[in-house]
Amino acid sequence: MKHAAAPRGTFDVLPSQAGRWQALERTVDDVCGRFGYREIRTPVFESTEVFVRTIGAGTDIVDKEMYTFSDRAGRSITLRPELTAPVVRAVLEHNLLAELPLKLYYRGPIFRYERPQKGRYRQSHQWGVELFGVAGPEADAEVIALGMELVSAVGVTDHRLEINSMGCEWCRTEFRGALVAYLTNRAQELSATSRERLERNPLRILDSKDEGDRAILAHAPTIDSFWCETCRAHLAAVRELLDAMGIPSELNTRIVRGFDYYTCTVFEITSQALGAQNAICGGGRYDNLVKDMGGPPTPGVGLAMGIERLLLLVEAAQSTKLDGAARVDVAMVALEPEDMRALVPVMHALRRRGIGADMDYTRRKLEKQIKSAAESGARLAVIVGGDERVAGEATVQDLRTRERIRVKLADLGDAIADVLRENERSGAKTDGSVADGSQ
RNA sequence: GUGAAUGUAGCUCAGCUGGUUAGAGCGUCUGCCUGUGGAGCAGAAGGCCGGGGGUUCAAGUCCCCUCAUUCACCCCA
Repeated sequence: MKHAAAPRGTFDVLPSQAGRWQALERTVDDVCGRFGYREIRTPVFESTEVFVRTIGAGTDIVDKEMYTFSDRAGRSITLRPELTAPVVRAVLEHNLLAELPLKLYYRGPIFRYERPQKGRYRQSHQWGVELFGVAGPEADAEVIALGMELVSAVGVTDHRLEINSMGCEWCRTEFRGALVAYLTNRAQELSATSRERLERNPLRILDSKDEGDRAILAHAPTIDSFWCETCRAHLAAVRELLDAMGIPSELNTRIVRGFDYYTCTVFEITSQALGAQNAICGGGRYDNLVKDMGGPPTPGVGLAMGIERLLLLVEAAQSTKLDGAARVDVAMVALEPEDMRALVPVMHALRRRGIGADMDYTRRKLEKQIKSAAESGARLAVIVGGDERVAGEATVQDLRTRERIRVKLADLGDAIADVLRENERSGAKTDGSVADGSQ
């Protein structure tokens, strides 16, 4: 292979797949819009400290997964490994917290230096939302409902919602103390990584997949017996609201998110169809983050969803929700170079009035042109050759019914618009509907 | 960062224990067919066998290194 290849863990979205990406992006815009969220776009890189101070030293992401480098002026720059911290940075920089509540969504690439595997890449893409300024359980419930709505909007069904509360500063501290005390007694039996974590980030041990660890954890104290009344009531209220919206949730006291900034509510949407990386969405409440980043104390809730993983599920579910429609409606077919010259301005006029049209500039043979036109999904062919040329007309052929009519070149635009409208009425209800609520 | 499997035509893959000029199916192109899509028939193009080094009279095949892919661990979306 003489050519360069895409760097490890990255990939090209080829034209055959790009339609699904576009459709998914439209669905995100549509669903977020319906929930009252507005888009925010932030740079793909930030000052390194934006992530270190929020995600937390001691997390894997900060310790070993960041793409960090010095720019030419010696500033430490990091390609964003997530988007919550950048969004908070932007919100503070531009004083967006002046009017609360603030509801934002985003989508775009993130970067993590990890070994690639199914559903995991070095450049991957996420979309997500952040809701600032609402301390009550309605905020948590709305964010979760939005995530669940998007998943079902793309036709995925085999997924579940798991929820937990990591407690507030007080009950979490108590729980951490009890957990550390329990684990310290059995430190010798813990796996090496868990033993190391005992000092740096003990809550993460709850996530361990090591069999020995799990056996020990089976009898470890769990967070739910340490929740203070406020935290317990908050989680209960969130789940009741979800219930009322018809969204079932399962309590999983093992959920510990990978970032330090979460407080109280944390949740994941998971699916078995994803292999080992079973989470498509994760999120939670971060009531201290804004303050910790230098802003006014402001509660917040958010979520992030992995686009590649979501697309994997769309495929696994054989959902057609993201299948795009044909690109062009009309194929221009010219037999001789002079016919091509005559058709170019006609095609341009069609395009300008909003009709998708394309011409095969290279293929000579009529049958080849008709064939590839039909395969491309075009509905009509406009054919000009010997007969039509002398008559100043074109043959307009319906590529499905094979019916042909002759039309004066001058009337072509109107005639085609008519036929397409007709076509729309009769055979429109195909499966290609993208975002149902887009209008 | 650790482990395992895999890299041969645009795609999916054969190529047995090393042995002439590297194979199939699909796809592409051409013709049969002065102006109509399917199917058929005939033909053609397309390969530094991922890259580098080594062993050998001889390497797609064996050994080492490297790059990449896939899956798993770790962790996460």
